[in-house]
Order: sequence, then structure tokens, then C-alpha cells
Amino acid sequence: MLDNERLSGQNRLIDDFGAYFESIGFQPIAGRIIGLLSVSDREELSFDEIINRLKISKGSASVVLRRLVAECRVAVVESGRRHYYRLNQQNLFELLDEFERMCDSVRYLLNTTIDLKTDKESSNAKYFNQIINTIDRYKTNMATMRQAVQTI
Amino acid sequence: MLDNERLSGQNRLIDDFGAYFESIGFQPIAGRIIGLLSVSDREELSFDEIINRLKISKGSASVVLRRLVAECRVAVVESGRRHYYRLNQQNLFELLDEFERMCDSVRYLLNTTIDLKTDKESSNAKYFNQIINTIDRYKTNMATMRQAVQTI
DNA sequence: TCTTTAGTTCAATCGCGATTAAACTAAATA
DNA sequence: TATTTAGTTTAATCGCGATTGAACTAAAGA
Repeated sequence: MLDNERLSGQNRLIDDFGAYFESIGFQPIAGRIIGLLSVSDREELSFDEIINRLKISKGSASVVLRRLVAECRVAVVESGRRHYYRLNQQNLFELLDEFERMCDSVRYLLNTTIDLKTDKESSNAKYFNQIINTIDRYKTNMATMRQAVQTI
Repeated sequence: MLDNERLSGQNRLIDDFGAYFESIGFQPIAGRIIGLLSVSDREELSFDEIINRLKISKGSASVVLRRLVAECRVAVVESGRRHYYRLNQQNLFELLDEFERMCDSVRYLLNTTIDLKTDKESSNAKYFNQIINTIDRYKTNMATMRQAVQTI
């Protein structure tokens, strides 16, 4: 692969990371930073390298990086006056953890809804019960899978 | 349960539905309408009942309901001049479908990232490969669970 | 001590989606 | 036919998060 192919591929991918992270509630810049730290060949970049490559202001970079570090998505290494950033390799199941929290929210909403129903046999009540059962099966299943993956 | 307890419980829950749906990218009003159609004892409500109970304008209701109907989250029944709305009972795995699409996006981002790496054995490349493996196991596992649930 | 550098803070702006109000349309009713 | 009703359309507003720019701070280097 030619260097300029690689570079333009990286730039496209950085924007794709930005779009994906934006879709799950991050600032676009946060996603692009994560993208940059993911795709670049050197996997530890300075503040300056980040703002120059992404063409963003020092202000945004400072705010967004602080948030990413606080959320443990990015790790920071201080070297002299400079800060270097790299991707924090989190738990493999991070995505799944997030999804299970979502399932818990839905389960709570549906369960509370059923509690408030006068007719527990209403069409919606029965439907909600089915969803709750599916969620419960899912969680059991996932617990098993997590163990299996962890003991490889 | 007293009627006014039920009513205030419903109102709280409608706002909770609103917050949850907002967190996954819906307009707050969309979530509150879904909440209302979920918790109310009569499970089919007219346009007027919806705007009066939720205290929203005809305009918002019209726009949001059209979108919800287009997305098959809500079904509409026309009776004379009036439109009645009810929750559309979708596929039990709707939540899971959405999550699997997310997994596919992540898998694509990570896979493309690895392709662009000069060093396929870099720390991030190895980490991304692990995540891809976990996603693949997850999808296999889920396919099995779906079949199991469907054949009950 | 003076200057440079690296990053932070914060007020101002920009853009955008959500919501409303009011005018409008079309169908039902009188 | 005239009127009422149900819902739609759209221009305007509102609020808010993202981003920037510029002033500021603190530490390193001369």
C-alpha cells in the first residue's frame, strides 16, 4: 500500500469513527480523536500532533481529551511539559456492558408499566412480558458466554 | 392501587419512557407518546387524547406520529374522521437487531483499521483482533439463542 | 529574571433539532 | 351550500451542545 493511500484511508476512517461515536452520543471530535489514536501507526500521540492532524482548536482538544481520560477511554502519559495520549484498551465486553445497561432500562420500564396496568392480561401487558422473558434469557446466555471467553 | 396513584405513576413513567427514548436518539415527544400508548389502560388512543394528555401541540403530534408510523413503532386505525393510534408490537428481538447492527459497525471500523496498519502486530491491532473475535462469538451465540426462543 | 512553550479556561458564536402557533386543507355534518 | 372538525404544513422561535479564539496560567529554558 502506498503511503498516500494509507494516509487518505486513515482520514476517511477517522471520519467514520467520528460518525459512529456521534451516533452513540459522543461529540464528533471525541470520535475523531479515538479514530486517530486507533488508526495511526504510532499509537501514542502528543497534544500538538492531535490538533494539527485533526485541524481542531486547542480549546476543543483540551476539553474533549479531559473527558475521554475521565471516562478511561484514553490514557495520558506526561513527559516533561508534554502530554502524550494513547487508546486505553478497555474490557473486551465494554460494548456488551453498555448494551446490558440498556436492556436493564427497558426491563425496568416494561416491568413498571405492567405493574401499573389494571388488566395484566391486556395485549400490551402480554407483549411486555414476552420481551422481559427474552431479555432474561439473553442475560443468562451472555453471562455464560463471558465466562467462556474469559477462560480461553 | 388508587386511581390517582395509578395516574401519577403513569405520568412519571411516561417521562421515563421519554428520557430513555431520547437517550437512544428519538425526540423526547416520540418517547412520551410511546410511553403513553404503553402505560395507558385503553391501549388505543385518538389524536386528541394524545395531545391533551401529553400537553403537546397538534403540530408536534402530527409530525412525530407520522414518523413513528413510518418506522412501524405505532399503528394507526382510521375511523371516520378520527385517527386512533396503538403501539405496534414488533419483533421481540428489535432491541437485539439494533445492537447487532452496532456490532457490525464496530467490526467494520476495527477491521478496516487493522488493514491500514503497517504493523499488524501492534498493540492496538492485537487488541482490535480480540474484539473482533469476541463480536464473532457473540453473533454465533445470539443466532442460536434466537432459534431457541422462536421454537418455544 | 525574562521568555517561550504547553495546555487550560471561558465567553461568544454557530448550527441544528425540537417545538409551537397559526394558517391552511379536506372531509364530514348540518 | 355553509360550517365545523381533524389533522397537516410551515415559518418562526427556543434551547442547547459543539466548537472556537483569545486571554490566561504554570512550568521549563535561556
